[in-house]
Formats: sequence, C-alpha cells, structure tokens
Amino acid sequence: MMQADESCELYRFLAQNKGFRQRGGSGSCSFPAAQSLSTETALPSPHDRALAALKNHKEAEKRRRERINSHLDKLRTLLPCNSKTDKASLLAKVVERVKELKHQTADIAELETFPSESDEISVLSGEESDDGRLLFKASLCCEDRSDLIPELNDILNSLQLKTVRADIVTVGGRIRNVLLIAANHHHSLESLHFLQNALKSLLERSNCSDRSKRRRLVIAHK
Amino acid sequence: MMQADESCELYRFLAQNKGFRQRGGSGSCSFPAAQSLSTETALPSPHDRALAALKNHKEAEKRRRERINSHLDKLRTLLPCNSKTDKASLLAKVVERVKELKHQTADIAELETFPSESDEISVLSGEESDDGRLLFKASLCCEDRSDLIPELNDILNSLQLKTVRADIVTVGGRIRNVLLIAANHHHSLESLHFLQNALKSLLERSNCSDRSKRRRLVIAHK
DNA sequence: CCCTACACGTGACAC
DNA sequence: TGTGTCACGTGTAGG
Repeated sequence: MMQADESCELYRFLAQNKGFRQRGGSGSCSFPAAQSLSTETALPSPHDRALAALKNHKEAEKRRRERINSHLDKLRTLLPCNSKTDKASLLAKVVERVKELKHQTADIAELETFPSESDEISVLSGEESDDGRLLFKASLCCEDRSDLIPELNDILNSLQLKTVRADIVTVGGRIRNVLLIAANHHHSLESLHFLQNALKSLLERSNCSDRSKRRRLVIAHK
Repeated sequence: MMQADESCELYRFLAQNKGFRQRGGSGSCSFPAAQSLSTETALPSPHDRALAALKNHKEAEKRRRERINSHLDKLRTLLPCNSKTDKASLLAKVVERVKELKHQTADIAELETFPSESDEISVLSGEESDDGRLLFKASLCCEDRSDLIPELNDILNSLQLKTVRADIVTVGGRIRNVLLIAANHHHSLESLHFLQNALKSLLERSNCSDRSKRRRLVIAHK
C-alpha cells in the first residue's frame, strides 16, 4: 500500500535527482524535508514548494478517485448486483440499463400526457440514432377532426420524413399526437423548421373556421 | 508518461532492493536484464521471471483500464453529454438516469392492475427526483365517465402540477388512472393534500347522482 | 505459483 | 501561475 509517505525511499530518490540543495551537503542523503516544513516558516524554498505541491496533487487525486468510486458504489446499489462485482462488469450492466432506459423513455416519455386545452406544436430535435439516421420527436395537440391524420401524413410524405412511431390520445374532442420521426442523411436541421411551419399552417387551417384564438406555439430543442 | 520501461531508473532502484544476484557483482548496478532475456533462452533466472511477470502485470492492467474506459465511452454516447465530460460527472449523470429507470419500472409494476370495484384514491408521496423536482404518484379508481379525464386535467393544471406519465385501464365501465406527477420547487407536501381533496370531491361529484355508496379513501405515504 | 482487480503516487497536459 | 483530470506503472490482497 505504501502508506508511510515521508519514509518512502522513493522520496529520497526523487530529491536527489532534482538537484536539491539546502543547508547541508549537496549530494548527501540527509533528507530534511519534514523539518524544513515545520520549523522554518519563512522562506519556502523551491524544493519545499515542490514537495507541498506534490502533496496537494496526491490528495487531489485521492479525492478524485473517491468521487468516482462513490458514484460507482451508488450504481452498485441501484443495479441488481452485490457489492463485490467488478468495476468493469458493473459498468457493462450500467450500459445495458441505460440503453434500456433510452428505449423506454423515447417511447413513453411524454406520449401519455393528456391533450391540453391549448393548441401546441413542439419539435424536439432528437439524438443520434442507431443506424445513423436522425431521430426526433414531434408533438401536435389540437382540436380533433377526421382529416387531421391524413393531412399530417401528407406533410410528412412531402418532406420525405418517415414516422417510426405514433402515439395518439384523444379525449373530449381534443387530440394529442406524438410522433417519432426518422430523417435520413440528406436532411438537416432545416427540415425541422419546414416541418414546424407545415404543422403551424395545419393548425391555422383548422382554427380559421370558427375556433377561439387559443393557439400557442412551443418550439423546443434538446 | 514513462514510456521507456527498460531505461527507467526505477528499475535499477527496484532491482537493487530485491536482493537480486546473478553472475556479476551482487551490489553492483550492472542491470543485465535485457540481454538475459534475449540471449539466454534456457534457465530463466528468478530475476527474469519476475521481470516477465511485471511486464505481464503491466499489460493486464492496461487491458483492464481500456475495458473500463470503453464502457465509459459507450455511456458518454448514450447520455446527453459530449466526449469531454469528466469521468466523475459522467458517472453522476449515469446515476441519475438509472434512478429514473428504477422509478419507472417500480411504477409499471402496479399500474397495470385492473380497476377495482370500490372507488379508491391514493396519493403516494414520492422520492427525490433527478432535477430537484418532487415526483409522486396519484391513483384514482372509479366509475368511468367521459368528463373524468378533462376534470382531472383541470385539477392538475390549477395546482400547477405536471403529469409526467399517465396509465389508464378501463374495463367493464370502471377506470383506473395511475399518474406520475411532478411538483416543482415551490410545492410542499401541502400540495399533496390539496390534490387529495380535489380528487375526493371529484369522486363525490360523480357519486352524488345515484351511485351506491362504495367509496373508500386510501392515503398512503411512501 | 499464476492471475485478476484494486488503490496508490506520479508525470503530463489543459485551462 | 495553480488546479483538476487522465493514463501509467506499481504494490498488494484474494482466488
């Protein structure tokens, strides 16, 4: 473990190789580091400063290790594994869990919220997908009407966007669509703005007839 | 980095302190490690074996580090963070994510139970959330009716509570709602009582018409 | 005796 | 400058 720092022979070794010279024989192995720190308060020699820096460094590194390990221990309690599993295999399990979570939350995060009273559009630019495609989520909440879904389909088709998943909740004449949409490689973030505008005009077409003006536009980026 | 292993002075230092003796002066610093490995194939001296073991050890440790770091890199891609985030803060985020997952799965367990015959309200004050918000779960089981969900929404909106997740099971005219609700910072446990009372009056409004008195109130705290 | 996994101290590099 | 993070080689305990 090499706990006793001051008595460690490595220190003598390092001190010699650093051209250390102070109050005694230059090449001799007197090693007065400890005393010079405690008795001589004034004039911290460069050697002492280096030694102090080394100590700081050592302790900082220890704190860092402890921080990391505390997180690992917390993960150990959170996962189905005892306290004596490998650091590496623990992390492997963690990776599995996080992947799981990614799928689940991507699926069900916000799609089970009820339709709100106000009209809403949100396009959340998503994360890197599995096979290189860009996945993002679009949500549309408005008054329900029979031709809404077909029109939505038209918009997505014209933009060459593919609906990976759609979740629809209707209640009390209101509807909320949450779409998981895949964009291919020649799409840029520009496409998301196109989609936003298309959805916006879709809502306007719906509202221009008679509805009270209660539309609200929400644009969010992750 | 200390890449040049054979020329490192630490090696000489260690060799001296190990009582190493072979074919030359005992205390002298001849250090014939490299040659004895390459020229003398027979009779691996204990010193050579120790040196080989040290090399093996070194490489094994490197492999271990790489294994751990590869998992960490995978986590970096899975989480919303760039490739230059701290190892410690990365693990902190991972802990948050795994906690999230734990909540969700714990919730899923009981939310797929069928609606019971008796009316039930339960508000379970939940655990510390990821970003400081308080997450808790509210469950409502009663006779199904079309305006129930909108009224529920009104209640939550008026209390400024956000539905993170909603699970609904209806069977035979009965409905069970299990809501995962997020309260923000200026909410206290008082808000949960408000919610309880609101849900209670919601059920009473439903029952006052004609229903048989079979309501039962369940209040649970986790 | 391996071998594995861990904690430690240290040099290097970044801001 | 110091302050923090990382990779490395090493000592050491347990299988």
